[in-house]
Formats: sequence, C-alpha cells, structure tokens
Amino acid sequence: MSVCIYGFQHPDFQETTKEYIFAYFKEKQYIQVDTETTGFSCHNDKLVCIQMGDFDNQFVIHPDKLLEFKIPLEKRILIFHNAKFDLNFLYKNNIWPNKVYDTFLAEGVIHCGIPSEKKNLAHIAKKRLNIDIDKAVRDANIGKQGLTKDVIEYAAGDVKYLEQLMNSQMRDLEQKDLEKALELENQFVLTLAFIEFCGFKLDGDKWYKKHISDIRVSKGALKALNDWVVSKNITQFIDTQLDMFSMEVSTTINWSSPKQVIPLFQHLKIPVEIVEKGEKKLTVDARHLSKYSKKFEIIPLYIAYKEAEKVVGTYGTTFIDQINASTGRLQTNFRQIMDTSRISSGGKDKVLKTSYINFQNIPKEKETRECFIPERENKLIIGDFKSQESVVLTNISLDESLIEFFENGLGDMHAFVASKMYKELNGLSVDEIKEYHSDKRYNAKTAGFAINYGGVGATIAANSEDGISVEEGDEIYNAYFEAFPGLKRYFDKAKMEGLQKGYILISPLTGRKSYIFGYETYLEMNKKMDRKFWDRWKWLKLREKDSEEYISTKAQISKYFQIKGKIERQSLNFPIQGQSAEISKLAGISFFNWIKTNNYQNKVLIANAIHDEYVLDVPKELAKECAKQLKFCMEEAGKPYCKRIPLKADVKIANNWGEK
DNA sequence: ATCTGTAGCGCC
DNA sequence: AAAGGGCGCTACAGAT
Repeated sequence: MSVCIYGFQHPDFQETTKEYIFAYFKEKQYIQVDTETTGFSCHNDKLVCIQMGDFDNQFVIHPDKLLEFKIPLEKRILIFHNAKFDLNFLYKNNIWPNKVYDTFLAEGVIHCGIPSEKKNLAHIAKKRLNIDIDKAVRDANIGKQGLTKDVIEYAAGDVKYLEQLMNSQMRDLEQKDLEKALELENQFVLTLAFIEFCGFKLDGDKWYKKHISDIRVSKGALKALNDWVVSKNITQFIDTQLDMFSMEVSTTINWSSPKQVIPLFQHLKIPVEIVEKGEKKLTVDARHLSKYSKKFEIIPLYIAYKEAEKVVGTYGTTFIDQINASTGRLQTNFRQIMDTSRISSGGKDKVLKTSYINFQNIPKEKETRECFIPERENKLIIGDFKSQESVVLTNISLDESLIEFFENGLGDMHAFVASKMYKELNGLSVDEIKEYHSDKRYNAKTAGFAINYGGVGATIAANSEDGISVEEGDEIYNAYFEAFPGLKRYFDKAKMEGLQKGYILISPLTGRKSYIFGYETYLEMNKKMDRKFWDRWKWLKLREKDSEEYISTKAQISKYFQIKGKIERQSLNFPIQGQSAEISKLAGISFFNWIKTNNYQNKVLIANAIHDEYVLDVPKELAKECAKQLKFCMEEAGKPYCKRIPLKADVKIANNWGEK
C-alpha cells in the first residue's frame, strides 16, 4: 500500500515511471481519479496534481505529465466524486473521457428528493465505509501550498476509497432499481461539464447600454408612482420633509418593500388579502394584483415599476462582471440532479465568494436575448422541443383527446381545449373560436395551466381576471376533465401511487424515483385520522367550537391536507417534468458524443441548456450540419419515451439568441 | 457588519 | 379539508 509520485520529486515519496503506471492499470477495469487545483475555474486556475489509483496504490502525477495519460483517461471507466469539476480541467487539457462513474451523482440518484442527505465525500465515506477523510489540508488551501507532503497524502487519500464507495452504492442502486437512472447521469455529466466549459458569449457593451436604459425606465416608473400618490394628495404617505437639493415632493414609501406598500393599497381599498395555507395573508404579488389593473390606476404603475426593478436588480451589471477574462464568455455552474431530475444553474460559493449566473431564467424579451451572441464568424443554433411537456404528458396519460390534438398537427391548444370543453364550439375553426368565443378560450387556457400543475376549481377562480366564483371554477375544472378523461385517469392513479409508495416513480424506463421528503410525517398523520378521529371531529364541530381541542384539531387537519395535497400534486407533475428532463439529457449526451466523434470539441460549443432547449455556438460553415444533427439527436431522444405521439424539435440558425 | 427567512418574480 | 409543479436570485426585515 503506497503513494507514488510521477513527474516531480519529493524526499518523502517514491518516484515511479509512466511505464509502471500503465502496467499497473493494464488489467484493471476502473481507475479512481481526482484532481487538485488552485481554484474552481478551469479557465483561470491551474491543476496542482492529478491522482490515479485504487485502494492499494495511488499515483500522484504532476500536471505537466497529464497528457501522457490521455489514452487510459479516455478509454477506461473513471471513478470520480463530482466528476463535473475534474472533467472541466481535463477538457481544458484536451483530455476527453468517455466513461465515468460518479459517486456524487450516485448519492444524488439514490437519495433523490431528500435534501437532508449530504453527498460530500467525507460524509459518504464515513456513512458507507466508516472512514474518516481528513479535510484539514483542503481547508488550508492547496493552491498556495503546492505539492507538499500534506497535499500529496491528502490528494492520494481522496481517490483511495472511490471504488469501495461505488461498490457500496451499487448495492443500493440494484435494490432500488436505479442503475439505469445513474447510468444516464454518469453519461450526462460529460455533456454538462462541456456546457460549463463552453460558456455563453455575452455582448457586454450591448448589455450595458440596455442596463442604462433599464435604469432610466425604472426611475421613470418610480417617479410615476410617487407622482400619482402626490397628485391624489394622500397625505399620510407624502413626505413633507423636502430633500435639500430637490424641490420635488415625494412619498415616504419604499416601493420595493411589500410591507410598506400594503398600507397604501389598503388605504386605497385595493384587495390585498388572500388565503394561503388556511391563513389570511396580505400580498402585493403581481399575479394577484393584475386582476385589478383596470379598477385601480396605481396597479399598472406599480407592476411596471416592479418589472423594471427586477430587470435592473437581477439582470444588471453582475452579468458583465461575470464575463470571464480568459474566455470572454459567461461561464456558469450547473447542478445536475434536482428532485425531478431536471438540472439547475447558478449558485454561490461562500468560501471563494464567487457566484454564478443562472442561465435558465434570462428574460425572454428580445432586447435581452439579443445580447447573447455567437463567437465572431459563428452562428447560434437554437433547438427547442415542441411542446415537450405536453407531448410527454400525452404519452404518459394516453388521453384520447390529447392524442387527437397532436395527431391532427399542432393547432391552437387553447382553442382545441375550449372546443372540447364546450359542446357548442364543436365544428368551429380556431379563428372563429378566437374571434367569437375568446372568453371560453381564455377559460380553457387558464384551466389548462392550473390543472396540469395540480390546481382545482379554487385555483381557477383565484386566477380569474373577472373574479369568477369557486363554483364556476369547479364547473370549468369538471368540464376540463370531461374533455380529457385520460388525463383524469392518469392524475388519479399518480396521486394514489405517490401516497401509497412514499416515492414518485418518475421514469419507468430508467427506474428513476423521487423520494418524498417528510413521507413518514404524512403516514403518522394519516394513521391518526381513523374513523374515531373523524367522529370526534364531527362532534367537536357541533358542540365544542370554542375549545382548545377544536382549534388544535382543525390545525392538524389543515396541515394534513396541505402535506397530502403537495404529495399528490408532485406525484402527477414529477413524471412529466422528470421524463422531459431525461429526454433532454439523452439528447445532450448523443449530441456531445457526435461532437467527440468528429473531433469538434474546440469548434462546436454547447452554450446553454434550458430544460427543453439547447443553444450551440458553431462555425458558420458547420451550421447546417450541426442544426441537422441537433434536431436528429433531440428527436431520437424522445423516441423511447414518446411511443404514441412523437416528440418533435424545432431547430433554427441565428445570429443571436433573440432572433425570430 | 453579517446572517437567515420571506416575498416576489425571472425562466421552463 | 387544501387548493399551481420545478428552480435561483434580489431586496427587505429582523436577528445577532
């Protein structure tokens, strides 16, 4: 059992040769790999060493010698903990591994949905192998120390247990039938690391100009708000203390603070009260207030201000600050496995005080997206799945009406839903429905959005702009499910299974599951609520409405239905969202494989992935070929999941992200 | 000054 | 008897 070094000297360690290391791994299926670096960015920081090894022996290799190991690193199965990080540095050094097993991702698959399960190496080594991995060296900043004795020992220790961890995880994976789900993630991490590696080009000058104009818009919106209050002479909100340098009268309100806005709105008799989770709440949420836009002049002013404020705050100079000096591109961070199997983007590192931009919530608005551009002489390829979640839902539920809709070619979904919900619209064209029955089309639209995420009649009523009652909302709800009986069947089945099993089977194809956090709490509550409990509740309601017991029982029931409702809504939604995510991941895997097959790694960049969309940055002479290939990869990826109604992709060639 | 929780809102 | 799924970021408010 030993630690050997290669490519540098140290008095405490034995030096070895390339030949010895090659011979050592010759018969081995796996290589346990890790890297130490001076920082988090493969574009700005350097490798300190690369460790390859197994339980018995670990080889600590100097970065200058890394390329000598290109072949084994590309051909063998590499075991990493959090491969994405190391892959970025390997890519930077022109090494393109093809097979990895990631102990970090494995923990994520095994414990999907359970936020309390820690996934860092030290924690899982302790939990699974009862081994303490010392983190003191890492905390002391490896980058500054260089290849000291401590660093070498620490580095070797980090790879030593990876295979044992893998074996321990494999037992869990097999028992939970999650091997295929992990296999997908182990492949996808190669793609995701590449997306991080590539980054997305932002036209900083254009972005800055837009930001300046956004600030102007925001200030104008703020002035309009204050002026309105002043013009109405609502004295208790008007600032009588004139600014020393300005003669303008303003208000005392900080409009970014809901707490300060609410009193004014209450004074103006604007309904700010809603019921959420059984409790009355005051809100200035735009989705709530917009219903009253026509009735109260100040509401559109307020909403306009909040929109402007959001743009200035969230989509402002941070984007420019984040342009990487080495690449000239925005580089971000992705997280690979959310509760549904989606990816997410962004994040902060408290230690290094670095933060990353969320690539997945950039405003759709044309002027914003136009700032995202290809490299000089390049084109962007933008590939979108067409109605990805709707098609997946259709294939899961096999609802006959949805099938009819997609078989007849993509028309206007909301008009179609309306024609199914309202018999009198039967036979009318989309244009006729839009023109003469816009109210019914609108009902169909809101019902569709709400119901697909688990909403009910009350949700539809709460969303309604013309203030329909819960009863009317229920009518729309019922009409919707009469029109889509297969949907109803699927929803009922999914809800029941989630409650029964304690996990949501996201994907029968991979076996992927999302475990319900707090399921035990639900079971305990459910157990308490037997026949006797409900009889007692009936009695309390009749006779003891002022008692402590009544109040606490009411709270308990309320909590119970909250938890139950949440599980049910997740149960029907997660398979749709999760299978869609798996399809997107498959598409990304096969497209990146194509890139590697053609040796296009330094030409064809994957700039972004936003759930059902990929953005490429490619030389214009390759644009047509890449567009064709991306479309092919996306549509092929849909095939295992969408057997009844095929999933299609739209792919276009553009000069910026906002085009068309 | 720094941390934590919440409201609100951007995207899919 | 609750009542729209997933995510991340910013500002505010209150605590330390």
